[in-house]
Amino acid sequence: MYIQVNDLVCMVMVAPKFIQIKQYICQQIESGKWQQHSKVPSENELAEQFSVSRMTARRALQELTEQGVLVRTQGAGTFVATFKSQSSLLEIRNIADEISARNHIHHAKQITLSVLQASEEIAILLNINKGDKVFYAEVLHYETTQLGISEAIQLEQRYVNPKLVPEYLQQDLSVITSHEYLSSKAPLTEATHEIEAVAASPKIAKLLAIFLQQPCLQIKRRTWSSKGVVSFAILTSPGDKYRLGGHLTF
Amino acid sequence: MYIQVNDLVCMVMVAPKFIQIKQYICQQIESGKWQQHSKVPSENELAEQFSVSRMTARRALQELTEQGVLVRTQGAGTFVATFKSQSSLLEIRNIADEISARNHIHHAKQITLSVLQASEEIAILLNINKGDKVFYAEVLHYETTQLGISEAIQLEQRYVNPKLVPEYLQQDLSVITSHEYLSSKAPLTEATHEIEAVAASPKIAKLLAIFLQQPCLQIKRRTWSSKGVVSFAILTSPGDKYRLGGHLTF
DNA sequence: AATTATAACTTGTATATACAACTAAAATAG
DNA sequence: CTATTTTAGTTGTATATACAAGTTATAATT
Repeated sequence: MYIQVNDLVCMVMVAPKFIQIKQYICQQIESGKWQQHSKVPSENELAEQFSVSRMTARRALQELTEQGVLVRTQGAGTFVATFKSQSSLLEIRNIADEISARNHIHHAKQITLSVLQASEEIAILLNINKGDKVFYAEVLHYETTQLGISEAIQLEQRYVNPKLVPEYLQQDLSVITSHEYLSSKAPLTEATHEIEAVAASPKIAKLLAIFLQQPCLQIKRRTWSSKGVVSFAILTSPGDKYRLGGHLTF
Repeated sequence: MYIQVNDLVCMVMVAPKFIQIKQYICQQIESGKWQQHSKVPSENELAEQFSVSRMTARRALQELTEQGVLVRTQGAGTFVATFKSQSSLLEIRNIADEISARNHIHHAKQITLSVLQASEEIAILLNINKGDKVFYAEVLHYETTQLGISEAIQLEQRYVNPKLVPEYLQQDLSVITSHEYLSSKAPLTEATHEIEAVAASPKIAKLLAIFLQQPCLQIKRRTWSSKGVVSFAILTSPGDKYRLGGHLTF
């Protein structure tokens, strides 16, 4: 029976040296001792200070640079980076994940699944020719609370490039979400999103069971695989029932 | 006069070896030769294949792991990571940046700047006590195209924690944006956002010069510095004039 | 047959070394 | 004083080596 480190519960865990150096540097910055743009010790200085080799000190500086904490320029030195204060990032998840993250139950109802001729707008968005056939699906997503209250939370209108996903029509989108299916068929490599507020059209109002002209959040999503644009989706949700939340450190 | 590498324009630029290995690995993955979860060559195998030392091969694998392309487990090996298909990130920028990124001109009009007593909701959001004084500002942001057409694009309603930014009242928010001022006074470390679609209230409709009940995008933003919650802002924009765009690779 | 131990392989940490490439300040030559 | 060269310091790339630590399949033992 071998003894593994994990078995020795009371063992004093010592962080690797390069981690210790990283922590030291972060402390200096967080405490304000090292201001933005100020020079931090060189690899050799850190190596001596911590009695490690230059390569170990280097690794600490390197990783903090990749994390955006430091900035390095060859020949000049290493400096504390400026904080990215201009932008933050908002996470956009698919509706099924969003709902299950709230411990609610998601289910979907397939309304339409058919073949259309691409309009000019759709053709451009999918990078195909006008008049080419495209797959078009409409799916209603419902959220059911644990109390059993169920409401329509999102209408998905999706155009799919048939060249990249030929079997899309055979799917039952009440069972598998488009996102799941497309991900499995053509690994998504990229996506763009646009978010705007729109007033509910008669069709949307009817499907989502809301009043006409009620404000809705509309997300337009284009997804790419390595072979091209896979699909273009318009996701419309009632403004009072759906909300995008984001939290990220600068 | 020294000759520097940069001077030799016609010099054949050779990428460092670890970069070449990274590129090779990425190619294999992008072309589909190496599928998700499949094992990639070990450090030693790559080292032999490219006639480099193990440390060099290691660096390629290491950096791709940090970038999320590969996954490594000690003792087992290195594997192609699953694509993060569940979430994407949307960048939220402040309105002034957004407008100037479109090569349009931003200007702001300060409508209100005063002291209020914190309501219960505001007190909770700013992490202060109900009834404590808070600074409250209303600022209208205008976008002017290069043709000289100007329209109100966002109403900013902002509550500021006076303990962290005592001189906020002395500012002229037509000149400096709240974001600029707050960033300079208390470096922002973190922010949360919520986005929803709302119908224009009479007040909002009047200020933004839109119709009552018109759909608007509303962003609620809370910003932190290291000392606590700095401010809570409600940013309301007409749905047809403002749009959030995001683009990020998975 | 099931368990245990071994061995082979993998990644992780750390060091020592060498040289290349770049920067900025000091020394030098005009 | 100015322009140039040198020099010292810094980061970047690359190698060779050693051992630690975790995984997995195989071999040995019970």
